[in-house]
Amino acid sequence: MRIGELAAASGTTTKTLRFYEHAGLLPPPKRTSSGYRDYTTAAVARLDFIRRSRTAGLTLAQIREVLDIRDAGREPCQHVHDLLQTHLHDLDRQIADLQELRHTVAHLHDRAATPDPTDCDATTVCRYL
Amino acid sequence: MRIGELAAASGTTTKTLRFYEHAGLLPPPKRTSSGYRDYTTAAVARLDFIRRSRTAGLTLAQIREVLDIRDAGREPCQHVHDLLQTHLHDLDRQIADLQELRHTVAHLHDRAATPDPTDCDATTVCRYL
DNA sequence: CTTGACCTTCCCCTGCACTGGAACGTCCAG
DNA sequence: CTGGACGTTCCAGTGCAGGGGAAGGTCAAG
Repeated sequence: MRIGELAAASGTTTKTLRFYEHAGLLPPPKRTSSGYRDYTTAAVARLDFIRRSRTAGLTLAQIREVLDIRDAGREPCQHVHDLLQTHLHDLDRQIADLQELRHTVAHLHDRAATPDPTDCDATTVCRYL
Repeated sequence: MRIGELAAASGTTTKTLRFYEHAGLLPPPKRTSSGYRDYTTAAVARLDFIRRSRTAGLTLAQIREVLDIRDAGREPCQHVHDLLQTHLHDLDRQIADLQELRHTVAHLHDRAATPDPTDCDATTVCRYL
């Protein structure tokens, strides 16, 4: 299977596939006599895993950790569990930060609901921020 | 006032000040005979506005818009109000997206609570993702 | 035999907001 | 007069996940 076929089968691009190979997420495939990459169907499953992981918001570095464990012949399940737990905490913190920011911005927005430009002096630029 | 003093007075760095000047956020100040930047106290107020705007999560491009309006001699208050409204909607969308992602990840995490590695085959890498 | 689709490697570019460092000039205290 | 703290310009890199495009090789169809 050539790189274009794999890209179509996995819903990505040839650029991304070469990038993943360079980033250590995809093992370098065999080459045809003319130098073309020649993938097995295992690559489709691997790319599906990568896609699922990306959907879950994992970074390529985190995904590579999991793949490295699997490629070393071990079961990555426990590591995946830990990773998801950390990720969950990260998400909670991000959400809390954004909600706090939203609160601040909503307050500023209310204050600026009936702006009185004469109240804003040029040195302060705008008092509603 | 030299660049180091302004940096100290505004709680930032000389690197950032030169970067802001280059980015069009700070007007190029006068220079001393030896070529040193020589700021007035107005720069402190302007940097305070930039700091407040950054705290509200605005990008430098958005802040520059506001500054450009003020520098053109107009009152930026209405534009600030519109900007805050757009920003509020962006934040709502970001929060909603993150909450949806959190749901997905929480579900995956629960599924992986009692991982059974024998259930994971190598081609799938890990079924808990 | 040639056209066009596909493949190869290579390096640079994107957005965001800076940060690091090199190579050099200036200023003040001791 | 020398050392150190400050200033100057300019170039490059950071993290993230690729994308753009050049210059060339390969392959099947017409």
